Amino acid sequence: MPKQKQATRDRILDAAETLFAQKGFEGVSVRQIMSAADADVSLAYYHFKSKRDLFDQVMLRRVEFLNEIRLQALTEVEERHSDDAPTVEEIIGAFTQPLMQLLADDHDKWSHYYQLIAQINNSPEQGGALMSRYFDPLVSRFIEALRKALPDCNDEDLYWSYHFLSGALTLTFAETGRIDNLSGGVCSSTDIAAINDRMHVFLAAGFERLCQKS
Amino acid sequence: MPKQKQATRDRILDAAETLFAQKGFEGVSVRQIMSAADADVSLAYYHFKSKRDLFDQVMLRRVEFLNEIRLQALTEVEERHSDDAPTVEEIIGAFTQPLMQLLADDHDKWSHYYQLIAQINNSPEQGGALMSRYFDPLVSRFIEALRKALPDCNDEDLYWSYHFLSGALTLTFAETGRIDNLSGGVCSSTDIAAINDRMHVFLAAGFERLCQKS
DNA sequence: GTCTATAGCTTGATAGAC
DNA sequence: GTCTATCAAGCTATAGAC
Repeated sequence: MPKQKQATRDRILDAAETLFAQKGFEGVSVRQIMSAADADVSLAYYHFKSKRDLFDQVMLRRVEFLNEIRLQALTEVEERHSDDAPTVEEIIGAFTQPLMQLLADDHDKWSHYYQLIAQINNSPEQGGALMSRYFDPLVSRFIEALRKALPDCNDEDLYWSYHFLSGALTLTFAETGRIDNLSGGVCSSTDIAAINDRMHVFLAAGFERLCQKS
Repeated sequence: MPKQKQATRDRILDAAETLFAQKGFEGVSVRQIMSAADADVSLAYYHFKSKRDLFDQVMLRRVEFLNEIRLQALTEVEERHSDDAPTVEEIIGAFTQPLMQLLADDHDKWSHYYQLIAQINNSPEQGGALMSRYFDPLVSRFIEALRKALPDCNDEDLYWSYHFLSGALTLTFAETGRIDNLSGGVCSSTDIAAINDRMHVFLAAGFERLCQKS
């Protein structure tokens, strides 16, 4: 039966997720991954077509689930406003809050995936194509909602605003420890409550000022 | 004389900068770099101690020059306000405008370095240490100026605001093409004028709203 | 300063026994 | 499904002739 098979496959995916997040795709060998997963090297090629395929499966496992609950969060916000339009802050909250909730619930399960996303988003070679493939349908739905909340905003301002949001969001979830150094310990990269209090406020202000100018 | 030596060394640095930016440190071999530089592999180890040392020299060549002109831009803004404090937007402009000016003047000389910074900033393993080493002295000066422009702001809000700025800034300069896809061609990753019109506006609004709440 | 040659190791991937 | 064994290629780095 595929019981042990599934267990091994998941152990490989977990080990790969952690190591890809820490060292990047090229920075890790299949041998290192399989050693961390406590399984033989050849099993990687039984369960996956190639190293690249393993990487793809690591991503897809999380992306589908995440996009679904984020879409659901947006729908709930919209249903709460059947007659008027939701505020910018509420829409951005629906985009970012589910990510933060998962991180708060099980940090070690999600932090490596978020770190991977941060690296992909900032990769000049494949960043554009991969991020679009994973997220553009979801993001287009959010842009649509924001367009209704900011009826005087032109599309160029709207897309650039989302782009700035994307950079701030993915760096925040990369948990690099930079803010710990810079602030001399006043702030911590892993302080989810601190982020939760601030990120949507900062970003909503950016959207509103940029879009009211247009 | 060290004339040809310098020329070869610079060709190696140029080739390394381009390839590291495109594929990451681990994604490129010394052989590939030296082939692009049209020089023998062994010359890499004559001019540099190791692959890692080559990477460090690629970074330092740009960082020192850049930090100096950005500090100068801040000083100029402060001197223009001998009695009152500069605005948040002016301070952020001094931080980002020099980068944009260089990119506008000679895109191919600077774009690869900016792409490298984006990847380093978002690297969970070394991002914190490297970014702090390269930029914390400069950034601390800017934080100081922002603290004067936002006298009621507490430090935690200030550092988190800078962190959001950092993510938006480095992703913007990574030129991944994502915004081209998402916007269906309405926006372009390499449209410096569009960025110049918007980024400081968006970010200043974030600083001001987050810091007036505290 | 620049070359040839090579050491010593790791890589992604596969064939075939069980 | 999981193992042993192995391949061909690529890797960083160095020694030594010129």
